[in-house]
Amino acid sequence: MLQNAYVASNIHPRPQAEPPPFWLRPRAPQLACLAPADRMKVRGTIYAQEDPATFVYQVVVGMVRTVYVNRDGWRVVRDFHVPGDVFGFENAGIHTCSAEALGDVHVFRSERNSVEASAATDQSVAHSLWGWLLAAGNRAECLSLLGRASALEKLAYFLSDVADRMGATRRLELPMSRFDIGDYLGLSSETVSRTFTVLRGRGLIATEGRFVLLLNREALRQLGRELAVSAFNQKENGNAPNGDELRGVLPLQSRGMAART
Amino acid sequence: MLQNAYVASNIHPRPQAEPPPFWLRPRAPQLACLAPADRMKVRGTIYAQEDPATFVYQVVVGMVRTVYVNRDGWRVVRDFHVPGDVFGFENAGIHTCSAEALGDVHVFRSERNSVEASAATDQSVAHSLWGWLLAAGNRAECLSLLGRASALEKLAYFLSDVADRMGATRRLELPMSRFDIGDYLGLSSETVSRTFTVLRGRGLIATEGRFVLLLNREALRQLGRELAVSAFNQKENGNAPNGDELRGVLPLQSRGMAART
DNA sequence: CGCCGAATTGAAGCCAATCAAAGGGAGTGG
DNA sequence: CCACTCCCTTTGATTGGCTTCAATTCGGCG
Repeated sequence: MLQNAYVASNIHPRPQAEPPPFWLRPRAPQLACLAPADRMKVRGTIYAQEDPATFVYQVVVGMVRTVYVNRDGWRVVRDFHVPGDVFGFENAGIHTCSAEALGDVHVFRSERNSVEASAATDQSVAHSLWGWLLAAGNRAECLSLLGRASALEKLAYFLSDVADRMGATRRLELPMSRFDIGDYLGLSSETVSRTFTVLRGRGLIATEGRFVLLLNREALRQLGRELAVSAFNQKENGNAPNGDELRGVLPLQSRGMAART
Repeated sequence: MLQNAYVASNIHPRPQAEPPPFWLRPRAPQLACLAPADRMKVRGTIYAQEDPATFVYQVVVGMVRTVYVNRDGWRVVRDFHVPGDVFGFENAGIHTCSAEALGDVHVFRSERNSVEASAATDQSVAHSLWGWLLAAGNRAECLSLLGRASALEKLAYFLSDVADRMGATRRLELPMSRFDIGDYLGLSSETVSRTFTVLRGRGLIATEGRFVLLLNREALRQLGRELAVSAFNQKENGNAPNGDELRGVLPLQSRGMAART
């Protein structure tokens, strides 16, 4: 089976701050266990867009944003990577986006060639690779669904998602700016700011500088829940109607939201 | 190297109508060459959402849409698959979306287990798998960028993309409805229709029933070009500014469009 | 204290969704 | 052969949400 092959991978307990540590979460085997890797501290740009894709990275401490800027100067934040996430894999010889550390970040760095060579001989490494690729694909699919959502849903999903991936239950650090969040969600920074205000006004969150207090985690999750692909939350499997039966009959902007001002 | 490993795969010439045949395009080794496969003709639903993911498919003739319907009844067309495309791969045991043939479709069908087993022993099969997964991930990334675009850009990108993948140069068949296109691009069917009218009025396309004549392929591509990730069109590699320098300074909706009514 | 960038709040404009209705095209039955 | 239905498509009018432009406040730092 492909889907959980990477769960039972090598475990190397290591002291760290955030609960739970990333190696206790699924989908996060340590890169250092799969190929020769350097542990290093980085600041600022890790690699630039269109640099040769020589290395593959895994976040150990901190957060990394990947940014894509197209020829017209249009900026998109592709993703925010938290401890355990692997980034830098490309299907071409060059990086399609730059990677930039948000503050001080510790990463594992491996040569891409050695990872691929290792995957060619060691099947567990290959399975880890598949897991990462499929996970990245699914994350991208989720993000593509974000395009249909309202600002409130987008931000609620963002906060829930980051909190889940960081393993944060109540207090969440957001080291990125409102511009970053906007460029990630496809919103203007003003709308992000306004939406924070709405969530604050509804008592779902509180803000303390760059920290966010999640006052009502469940309500946040509900607001953003529709954006998660079912593969991610397979707890409940409702009936699945044929696609044709629902073709276009449902509004895109108001699909049963809890409350819209 | 990972990126082109799947290009030099087994070639089985076979008579077909559309130029160029898919086996002459990169990224499309025949599934039948990688694992035991049945060639079959299908109509209607190929598999339903949440069905067990037993088989993997490759389109031979025709077009297949994959549809995701979430618990609230919200419909999303994930993708339209053209000859050569592989679909049905999941990272879970069940399908996250249904697959439905648009008219009469011929497919190769292989058991997922046998493909995975084949990949475990044959490295070229594994490379084909990687190529498909990375390509699917990149396609999803492209779609996530679609969320930021205007209706005109979305439709222009859609037409260019489908034409490229179909290998069509001037006359393009669109077997799906306006609702399907809308649910794919995150637009209402009315907006899709209106946008077709705009493109027609600008002389970029003409429509003949379910066929579209691409009168100005280059202008279409330019309208939708910003949505393509650079990995896909590496012909020209412009300068890549740092992400911070451009942080949020550029408008999201009007990034240098040719003309906006 | 004063500078500068980020964050917030306000006001106005625009694009796409929504509601509504009319115009085709295919298939069926009289 | 025509009438009829059904569904898709197209077009119009209105509404709403987000962007944009603009002004103000907040927070860090020399």
